[in-house]
Order: sequence, then C-alpha cells, then structure tokens
Amino acid sequence: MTLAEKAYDSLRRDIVTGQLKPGAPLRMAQLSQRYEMGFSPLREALNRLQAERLVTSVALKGFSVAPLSMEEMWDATNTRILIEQRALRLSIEQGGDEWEAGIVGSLHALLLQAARGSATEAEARALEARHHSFHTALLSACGSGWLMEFFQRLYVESERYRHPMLAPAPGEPARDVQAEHEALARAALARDADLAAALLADHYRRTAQRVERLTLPAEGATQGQTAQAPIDLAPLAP
Amino acid sequence: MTLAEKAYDSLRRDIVTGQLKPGAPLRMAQLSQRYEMGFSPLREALNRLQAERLVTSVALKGFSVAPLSMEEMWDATNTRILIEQRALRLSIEQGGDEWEAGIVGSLHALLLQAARGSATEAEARALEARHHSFHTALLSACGSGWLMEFFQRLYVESERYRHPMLAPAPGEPARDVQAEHEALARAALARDADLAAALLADHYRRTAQRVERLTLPAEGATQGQTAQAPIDLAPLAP
DNA sequence: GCAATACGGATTTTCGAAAATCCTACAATT
DNA sequence: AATTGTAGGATTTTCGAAAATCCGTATTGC
Repeated sequence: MTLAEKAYDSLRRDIVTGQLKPGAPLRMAQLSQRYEMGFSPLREALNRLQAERLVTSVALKGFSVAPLSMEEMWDATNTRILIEQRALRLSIEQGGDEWEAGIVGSLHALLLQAARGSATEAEARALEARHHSFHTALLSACGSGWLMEFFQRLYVESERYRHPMLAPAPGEPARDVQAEHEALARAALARDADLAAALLADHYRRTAQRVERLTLPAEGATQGQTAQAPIDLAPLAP
Repeated sequence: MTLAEKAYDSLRRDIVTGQLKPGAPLRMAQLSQRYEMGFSPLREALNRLQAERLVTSVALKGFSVAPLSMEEMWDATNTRILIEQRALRLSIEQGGDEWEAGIVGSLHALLLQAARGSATEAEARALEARHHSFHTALLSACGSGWLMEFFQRLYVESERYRHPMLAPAPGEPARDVQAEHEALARAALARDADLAAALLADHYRRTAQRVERLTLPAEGATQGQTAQAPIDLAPLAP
C-alpha cells in the first residue's frame, strides 16, 4: 500500500468520524506532521477526496473539510432513496442464490455485532463496517456499476451525519434499527419489491429525522464550543 | 489558473474526445512532455480524474484511460434516465421565471450553433458546450446538488461515447436531434412532467441505440487498426 | 483622516532528483 | 525442457527545496 493510499484512508476516516471538523482548513504543514509524510502523497489524497466532495479546495488557498448542513443531508437522503430503491428493485428481480446468501450472512454478522454493543472505538468501527456490508449485499445484484458507485458515495456522506449519533441520545425514543434491517432483508428475500422499497425509504427517512432532531438544538450555537451541545456540525479547527 | 487545473482540463478533454484512447496507458514521462509540465500537477489531475472514473490506476503501475464498453454505456444511459427524470420533474415543479428563461435562452443558442454546423474542431466544441448548457438549464431548478453532480458525471461519460459519432454516419437514418430538444423544452415549459420525462428517456435511448449501431460493426476488430472501422473503442496507444 | 500601495511572512504549488517498485530478459539449476 | 533466481532498465512514488501566490500590516500620498 502506497503512502498516498494510506493518506487517503486516514483522511477519509478522520473526516467521516468528525475528527477533522466540517469546514476546518487543512494545512499541508499540519497534515504532514499529523500523518508523518511529505506533501506529495497528501496532495494526492486530498485531490481524490475533493473529487468525492469530502473536501473542498480553492486554488492557491488550500483545502478544507467539506461543510455539512441540514439541507445537504436531506438532499443526500432523498437522492439515496432514489438510487437505492432502483438498485434494490433490480436486485430483487435479478438476484440469485448468491445474492440471498450474501444478505442472510451479512445480516447475521450485523446482528451479532449489534448485540455485542458499540462501546469501544473498535466495536463502533466493526459495527459500521458490517452495517455497510449489509446494505451493500442488499443491492449487490442490481448489475449496475453506476448505481453502486452513487450508492457508495451517498453512503459515505450519510456516515458523516450519522457518526455523532452513535451514542444513545438522552430524551430520544429508543429505536430498534436492527429490527428494521431484519424486516428489510425479509422483504427482499420474499421478493416483495414494493414493500422492500418502502421499508428502505422509511429506514433512511427515520435516520435523517433523528439526525435532524439531535442536531437542531446545537445549531443555535454560533461559534464557541457551547457546554453540552450533543452534536456539533459547526466549523471548528481540529 | 494553476498548472494542475490546466492539466485536469487538458487530460479531461483529450480523454472525452478520444485523443487518448480508452485503455491507453498514461505514462508520466509522456504526459510531462505532451503537456509541458512536471509530474506534480499531472499526478494531481490524474487523481481527480480517477475519482471521476475517467482514468483507472493500479498502485505502482500507473494510470490508464478508463475503458469503454457497450454494457457500461447502457448502464450509464439507464442511470442517467433515472437521475435526470427525477431532476426534470423537480425542476418542472419548482422552476420559476429564471428557469424558463434559461431554457429558452440556451435552446436558442443551441439551435443557432446547430444551424451553423459542426465542421471544424472549434464549431464542434461550441456545439457540445451549448448542448451541455441546454441540458443543464433544463434540470437547473431541481434544487438538488447531488442530482446535479450525478447528472454531470453521467453527462461526461455519455460524451465519451457520443463523440466519435458527431460526423454524419453513412447508411444511418438522419435524425433531427434539435427537434427532440425543442419538443423537450416545450414540454418542460408547459409543465407537462410526464411528457417531458418520456421525451427525455427517449432522447437518451435513441442516442444509445445509435451509438450501439455505429459501434458494433467495429467491435469485431481485435487489435490492429482495421482499415475503415467507423468508430474505435478498442484500447490503443495515443 | 482615508485610500491606495508596497512590504514581509505564511502558505500553496511546482520542480527535479532520489528512493522504491515493477517488468523483462537472461542465466543457472533441477 | 522447465522452473527458479537474478541483474538491468524502465516506471512510479516520494521527498525537500525553490518558485509563485496570498494575506495582513504598515507606510506613503492625497
């Protein structure tokens, strides 16, 4: 694995997990220290991330972490629903035994990890990985490289919004996400395209609504870190 | 404009117009000579293009122009129809005076340039630019950054397939593309979403079918440049 | 007093060479 | 004869410094 690839992975993770805050400027000298490498591999990674809209850049003024906003989140979830409903319907039409096995297997792995909890950093990462695998498995038989690519793009985007929300929120009704995943898998395996599509849309809208509820109270905070803002989307240096 | 941006534009154009053939390896030394710049800006551009799937790369083995194929083309057109139908419907719902003016204006400019022909290189480029502007104007009121981004991605992709097809083909029924554009604009301005969506899908499917007809005869050609293959999708050095 | 301009430090961008890696052809061994 | 091992050249990747650019400050001119 080349340094540029390492840089890409590290930066990507740090952006998605919010270690690098939305809007934060990314100075070459800082990054060079933080990741212990020269400018070249970093620039390479930053350019790829820019093309994926995880970072923005202005010529001769450098890079910064792409900002987040509620409008953008809703745009992403709506587009996500469009893309994934299509991919899901295609998969339900065309999927064979392998597709079904992939769903059953990845759902099982997801449920195991969910039962195990996501207290530690490592557990949270494992849960996220299996969540991603499950959603990928659902759509994997759609036969469209473009749909899959757009799905991946939007998945990462949604991860940025979901991440601060992993810890159980105070005063939020509990939600059994894994039950939703199970229902979704069942509908897909039963080849009930309409039901599966509806469940999928619901799943994402529910998540978006929760993100919105947990974020808006913190939105008022202008700049200085307010004492107990549960989620922080404000631009702030790393 | 930085060198990296120049490199990006040049490479992008040369790939889209087929000057750099699909599958052709992109050696740093060659590119450095061709575009008269060092490695750094080229690498930067190549990484951005890789994220956009216009070039592929293997670690330590370098970059090459992304290949084309009929399956990929159909995938791109189908996905395009999904994305653009949604964006068009949203625009028809939400578009105001500015949106209408944009359509009328860009259509007018497109028709003027089309009447002027596309014999020279410069004319062809102008026509392409106005074609792009028109399709962008149609969707511009959708209010979704993600839909617009995916639209742009797929537009470029389709351009790669359409480009060899600019010259009128022998033995092909003439097609009045601009009439299709006019009908599309009329339906959109009349706020007839269903008709507009249907015309849009038709427009793209027709184009895809034409590309397929003009390409398949040349598909048999294995490697060596066959004498008169009208379109060449085969990997070949620049 | 205010605007415009020039300077200095900080930052990005680019270059050219060094380091690391890959591929090919050839030789040695089984 | 086939396979493995090995040098050589070609190519990519990375570094560190030089060049170019930007931003804030201070200075000059009106």
